[in-house]
Amino acid sequence: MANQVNPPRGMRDILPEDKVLRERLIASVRQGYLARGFQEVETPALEDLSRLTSGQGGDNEKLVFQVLKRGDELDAAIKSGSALADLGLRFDLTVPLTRYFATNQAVLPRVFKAIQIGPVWRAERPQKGRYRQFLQCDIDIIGDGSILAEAELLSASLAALTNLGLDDAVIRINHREVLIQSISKIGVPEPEQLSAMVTIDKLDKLGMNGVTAELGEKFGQSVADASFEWLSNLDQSRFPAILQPLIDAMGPLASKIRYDASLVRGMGYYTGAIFEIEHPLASSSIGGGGRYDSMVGKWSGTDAPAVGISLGIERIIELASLPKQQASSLALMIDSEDLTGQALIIQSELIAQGFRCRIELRQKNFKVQMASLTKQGFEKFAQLDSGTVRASDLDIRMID
RNA sequence: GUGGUCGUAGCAUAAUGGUUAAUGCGCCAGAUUGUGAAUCUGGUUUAUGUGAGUUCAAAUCUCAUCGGCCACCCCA
Repeated sequence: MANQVNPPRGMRDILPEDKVLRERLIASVRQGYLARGFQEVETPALEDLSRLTSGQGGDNEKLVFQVLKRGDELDAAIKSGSALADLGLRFDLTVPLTRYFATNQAVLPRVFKAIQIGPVWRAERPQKGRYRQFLQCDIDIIGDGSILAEAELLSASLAALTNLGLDDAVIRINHREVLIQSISKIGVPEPEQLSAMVTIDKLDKLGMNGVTAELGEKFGQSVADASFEWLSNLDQSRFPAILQPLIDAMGPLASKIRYDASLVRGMGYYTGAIFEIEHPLASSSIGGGGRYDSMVGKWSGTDAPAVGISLGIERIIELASLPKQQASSLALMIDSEDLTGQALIIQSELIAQGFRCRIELRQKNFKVQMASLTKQGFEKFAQLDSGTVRASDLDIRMID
């Protein structure tokens, strides 16, 4: 590549055929959520940097793309040595949504069920399935502290995944309060508890011995012993009492929910149930969420209970299978530009009949041209010659 | 952010440190065939990501940088 013409690191150009797939997938998810009475909203890509870095986002706060102050303000900041950035790109959709709710509370329903679909940005080191700009699809319920909220989000997410052919998705679930109690019990003092959670989160990777060893390094032998005692007596086949009502409410869907006592999630803002969506074919989670009852109050002064769950579109699109679209796309082939006027008239006629119709000049290598049309989503073609006056004269054929 | 690995034309590949960096696909032109097609000839061609260094000589070795991938970290 003589010229470097690539998008910025970890960001991608979406090609036409991929864009079609993405939009269909998003439409499927959106439709399912709208059908449950959720309402779609949109928030800005940028938020005040102070809001994004107020200790709510855990490690993600370190990954914020910061936006410099502009003009005189920037010059002044450089001169005085004060902060150079005042805005940042959102790293998730939850923080902006709570800000949105606090701002517009007066005109929003008391129990607000929101859909939000949009890109978020994190300055991470990219890998496959891990980008610096990616699309999230969130549903949140603000203003309902009951388990109806959790149950509805889980049910709606599972239904959305089923519509995409991902029946095998399971949701791991845990509860922040249970987690904190356990950590206190093994003797980790309050300020260190987050660090302990991060270690416990590695249970499936390091195993019990690895985790107890790491806890021992961080907090001493007594914590290590206590954690060994705790982890070896862990019964993950039964949900803790605090989660049981939710599981009962899920009915038959409960089979898709699994208790995971070591599930942590990095966000600092969670206060209750936390979720992570997994699929056997995905190497990392395809979604996640939880209850965050204190964040709205942080902005507005009036507490509002809230819970949300997010689907990661980039990861889901790798796995999803969408139903085939009906064949109603037609390429109108002409041999010569002399037929343009005639072709335009017949094209309008075909569009009126419900076809998606594109005029194509016939190329020398017909086979290659057909293959290209197939790739672009055309299923049919028809040859227009000088004798064709109406669409009904056309011989419409399938492209194999 | 840490460590590893890779980067050759529009795409896919080849080339012990040693000729003018090769081939296929695609694309373009012409010829032939004669129209849900091929074949032939030629071209596409300013291709070794970028910048330094070592060397008589670098795609190949070294360093830096940018990008991809992988493992951490964390996450959707």
